[in-house]
Amino acid sequence: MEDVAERANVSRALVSLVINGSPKVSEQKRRRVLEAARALGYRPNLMARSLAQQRTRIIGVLVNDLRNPFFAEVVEGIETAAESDEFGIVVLNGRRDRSRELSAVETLVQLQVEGLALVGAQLDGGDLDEITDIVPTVVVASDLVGSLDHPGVDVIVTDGRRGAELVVEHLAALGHERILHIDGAHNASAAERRQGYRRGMEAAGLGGLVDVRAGGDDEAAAFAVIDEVLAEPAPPTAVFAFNDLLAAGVLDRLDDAGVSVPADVSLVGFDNTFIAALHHLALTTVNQPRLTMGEMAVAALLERLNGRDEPVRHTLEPELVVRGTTGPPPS
Amino acid sequence: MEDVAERANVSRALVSLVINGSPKVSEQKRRRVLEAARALGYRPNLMARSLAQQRTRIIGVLVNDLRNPFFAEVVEGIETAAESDEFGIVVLNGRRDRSRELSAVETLVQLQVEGLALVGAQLDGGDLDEITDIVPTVVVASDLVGSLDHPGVDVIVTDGRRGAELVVEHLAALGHERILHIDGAHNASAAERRQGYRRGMEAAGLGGLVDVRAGGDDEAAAFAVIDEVLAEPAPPTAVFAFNDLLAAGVLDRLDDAGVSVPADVSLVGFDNTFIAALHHLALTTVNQPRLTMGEMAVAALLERLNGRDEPVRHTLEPELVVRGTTGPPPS
DNA sequence: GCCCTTGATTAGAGCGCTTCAACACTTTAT
DNA sequence: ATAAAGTGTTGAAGCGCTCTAATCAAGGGC
Repeated sequence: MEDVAERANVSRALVSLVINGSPKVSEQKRRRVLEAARALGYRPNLMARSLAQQRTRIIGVLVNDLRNPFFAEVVEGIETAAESDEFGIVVLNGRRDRSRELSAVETLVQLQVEGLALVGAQLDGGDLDEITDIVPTVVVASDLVGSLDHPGVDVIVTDGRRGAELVVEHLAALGHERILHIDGAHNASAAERRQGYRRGMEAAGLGGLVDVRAGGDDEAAAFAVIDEVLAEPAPPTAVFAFNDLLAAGVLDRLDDAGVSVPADVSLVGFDNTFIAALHHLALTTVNQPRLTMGEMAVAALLERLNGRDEPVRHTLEPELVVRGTTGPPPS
Repeated sequence: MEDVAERANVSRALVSLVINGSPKVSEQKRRRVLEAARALGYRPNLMARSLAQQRTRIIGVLVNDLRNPFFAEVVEGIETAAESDEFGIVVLNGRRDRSRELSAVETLVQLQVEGLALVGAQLDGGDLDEITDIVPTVVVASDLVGSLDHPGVDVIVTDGRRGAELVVEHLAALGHERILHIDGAHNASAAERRQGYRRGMEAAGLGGLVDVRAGGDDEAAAFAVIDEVLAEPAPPTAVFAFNDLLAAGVLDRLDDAGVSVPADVSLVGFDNTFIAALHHLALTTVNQPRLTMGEMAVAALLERLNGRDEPVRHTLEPELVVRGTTGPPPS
């Protein structure tokens, strides 16, 4: 910057003004400075700028698992929204590991991000205690334990309970009774969907047939469970999997076992990722409005930055998307 | 930091030493400082630290499209490797838009990243001219035009030409002759694969039947092409798609049209993403060792940081993965 | 011709940290 | 006892920028 100033015969301060597009710079000097900057290949140092300015215009994003297209799309929503508000984002990948998540949050805070979006995070409310009064925080697509009573945390979720109920209603209406739920294990949204499943079963008068088994959040997690239930005397006629990835795993394993879907077993996923839409899977699933969720997350953070104090909680409506993996049970 | 120093009755300098784990601090003061830091909830300011230290320990990653699981996995490879070398990464998403890529690179440079990994970038060599002598750069999973003669750029690729040849060989061996290639349009790896396809066709004595049509890099791009070729008098008996996502789109569209795979038409993708492995798709494809690519990218950057001067170019071997979408042509 | 305003420019302090050289204090060798 | 070497600690400069308040030049009004 010094060099640019010298070459343009102006002060450092003026260079700064030009770089930041201040209106009170004469056209002549502006030109001189810009030209000098170009000639020297000058690039402002963002670190120094943030330090001096005491703001970074960066939103930190912690994402549960980048490989899951669902999360990737939520992040895209966040990015789009942030961009239009002249914020940048920094994405850190928790890779489903809670301790990694914890250290990622720490890194983001130290990076002085102005807002924190936790996408599908597995942290619990306690982990956020100190964080939330340092930086506005929004939890997206997962309902952290304890985030309810955190006045510093906003929440953007799709109603997982309702989503699960929709699934069970759909299956029950088709005539299914033995409906198995393979859950998301420790995943942050798992509890809610389990609960919805249970309520749905009870509402359908199938309370006695509730069957929840531990799954996970990717294809592999499904294999053991499917092997297990197929060996039992009365296997389920329908399976509701925690998410699309898991459902794809279920589908694979059923295939291996020669069980046909939906003739023998119906299958439902969750998230409505592009995978579910592939015709060869044609997975019945529950849609979550990802892009909207991302946008709302950014909106919530900006409101906080503008002084809002009370927590906000947006619960979006899930939508059942019926495709080809559900049908009446075998007679 | 000032406050911590005061509370612990030491100088700011000593606090710094403690925070950075310097060995030459007495156990007693170290404890005092750490306790004061905890009590005050002190968090070092990464920006200030980087500024003072003149290094960031950050590797900037520009990725073509986060929604494509292939890229997401390369990024995970990079992250893992970076982590073990005590580097952090900052991921920016180009979203398949070249101008966005350009500005993302600019942002990363201004962020003072110590290395730049361009994953599947669509930039061309010219865009990198100034960049490469500021920061070590490695191009991963795409062969930028002109990166060959850039002494400042390392390249980590899977041999796309060879990969495409493998595909054609496989299809030709099955007896296919009218083999269509739907390419990746402007995608950076597209040219190479096109070339491999052509050479493969010629080597198989099918030079006269070369047929390349413009595709893209996701499912949607396939639809128009498939509609088009199916309307022609002699549609292909095999389709080689630029990548798995595109292949999935082809599969969908063929399905819609009542064309069965592989009985009527064989189909091959590229990348071997988890999508290809789903039994219901069981897509024959070409594997690229993503994690390895990510690791090699980081290794290349670190070597540069340690003074290597000559460019390095690693070409990994692709591997044909035969699954269920390829078979002999209809008689 | 003088004072005031307006607009353009700049000096300099400060952002939160690191690091080097200097300093005080011990310990060991002489 | 004294010099030399080693430990632990600190003052202060500096990283590259921003921004406030001060300075300067040029008109405008009287």
